[in-house]
Amino acid sequence: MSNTHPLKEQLALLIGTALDIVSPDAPVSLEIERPKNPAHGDFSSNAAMQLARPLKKNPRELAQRILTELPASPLIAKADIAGAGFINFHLTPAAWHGLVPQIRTAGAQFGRADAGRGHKMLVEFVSANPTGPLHVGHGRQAALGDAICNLYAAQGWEVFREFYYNDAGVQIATLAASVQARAKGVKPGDADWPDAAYNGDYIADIAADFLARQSVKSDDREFTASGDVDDIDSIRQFAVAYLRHEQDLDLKAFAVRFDHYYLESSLYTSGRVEATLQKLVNAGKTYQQDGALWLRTTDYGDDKDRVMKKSDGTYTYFVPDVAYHIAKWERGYERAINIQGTDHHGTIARVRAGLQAAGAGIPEGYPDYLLHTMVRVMRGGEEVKISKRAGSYVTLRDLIEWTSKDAVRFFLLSRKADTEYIFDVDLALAKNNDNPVYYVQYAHARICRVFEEWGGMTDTLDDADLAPLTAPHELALMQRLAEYPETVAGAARDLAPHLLVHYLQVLAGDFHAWYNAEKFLVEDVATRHARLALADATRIAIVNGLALLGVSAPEKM
RNA sequence: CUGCCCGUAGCUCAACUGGAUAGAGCACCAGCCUUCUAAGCUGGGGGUUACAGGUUCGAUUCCUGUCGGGCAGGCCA
Repeated sequence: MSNTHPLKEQLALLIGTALDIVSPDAPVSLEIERPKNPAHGDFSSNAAMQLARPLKKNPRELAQRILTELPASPLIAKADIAGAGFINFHLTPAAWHGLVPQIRTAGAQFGRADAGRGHKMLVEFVSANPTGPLHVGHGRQAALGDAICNLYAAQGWEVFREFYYNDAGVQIATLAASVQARAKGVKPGDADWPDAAYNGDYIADIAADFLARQSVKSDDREFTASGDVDDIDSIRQFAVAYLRHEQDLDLKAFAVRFDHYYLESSLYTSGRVEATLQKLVNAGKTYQQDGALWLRTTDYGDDKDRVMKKSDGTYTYFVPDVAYHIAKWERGYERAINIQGTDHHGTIARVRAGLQAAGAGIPEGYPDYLLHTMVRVMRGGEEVKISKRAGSYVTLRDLIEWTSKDAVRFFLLSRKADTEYIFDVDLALAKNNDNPVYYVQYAHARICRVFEEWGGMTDTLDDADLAPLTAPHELALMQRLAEYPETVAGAARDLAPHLLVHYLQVLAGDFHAWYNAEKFLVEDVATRHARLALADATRIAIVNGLALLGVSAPEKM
């Protein structure tokens, strides 16, 4: 399978043949564009303009020579020269017709490629500490991370989904203290309530279950409460297990799964933190100052040196972070992608510098980061900032319950990660074309309805003659379908699922326009079968595309 | 103050990584259901791509500066 444009490839071969004759020595990077203006044909090549300078020739004259040497092909209806030296190709309808059986034969494989076969990637996302329910920002990460994993898997990569968290630090101590206070009957606002405590209602729930000696099981741990309010260790372990379980439920509601939960504490117990520190010291990149141990990260592009070991002998979080990424590399992941909020951007230079200083043979750009901006939530024309359950923020679960998993996924993926997003709850609930997720799903449901009405077996369309597909809407739709594989590949390459979201909206638009212009279930069998075959190919692209985004494709709406 | 990211129609966003006349949706205006789902479609007005330079055949895209917005910067997680 390929992740390029099927017709571009064939055209590239033809042009390449001509270029070998016209310009055997001057190499040219063969780029084939799809012109925005339909009058400029289906494809255009700027090869003549690129060659003009090295060959010291007029580009239009070169274009003419390329055309003269172009092998004859049934794909090309017409090729002409325009503008400064563009060569425009107009393809025959038959060239486009060839795509429909290709798509239908590929089925679920349409848009999948094996470019990444044999390569391993680790995607780290969400990575929330177990101190509360997941918030909408985690939702954006979950949607992005899951989509990116799907996109890379579709390119043949072996993808591993990892969730990294700390179950031992200062925040966890605060969590335990909050639960303990609640268990002792102290409430937020009381004089005895700790200053830095968590105030959400869920703290009271944890305290109640702790006192009732409940057992709790999450995807990566299990614990039974002692019920003793003075047993802070039991409180801590119970609270962590409880909140991990809550997060599991949040993720399940969002249909996101992980292959592994990685504990920061394990980096200490396994000796990796210590070993990393040794590596950095041995590399001669550290120095003592003011009683602390520093790493010369400025040697690797960071804007200031960083403390690794504080004057009190404890580590900053920076050392385990480096240790963790060395571990990722040593576990065989040649590529690592971290999905985090933009507030973490300061760590990028630091971690990469630490990895370079460790001299473990890790490439300079390792790991990759995808940073996303904040999500704000609007409902009834007002910004929603708090929820009862979590206290100071809106949770992912709130959003899913108010709307739907599909809407939250689609919306959170619809914008570039680095643009701020305002989630409009009322829009996500709208059942009209203001709401883009319905627009795409509706196209799919309409196709399904047509097939239901038709009642035939789709196999009978396999040898359909597609010659009747000549209407402008039909050509436009086939041209759009041809772009699907490269759209998926581009979305993966750029870590940009929004490109696929955008594509699906445009594809659905092409379909709806066609649906309104032509009836499918017409008397003429040849026309009917040809149109049904194209509708079937469209259905395949919508289903495959939505699946990569984690959005369902209902057959009825 | 310093670093990173972002500035495209009234609003939310695209633009195939440097291509030709910068495109969609919303909103506004005017139309289309006895026919496979009107959760849909068709047409219309809307732009100095924040601003000023530079690179070249050609710039929304690359470089420099200015302005505006976001995020970060401490022996902090």
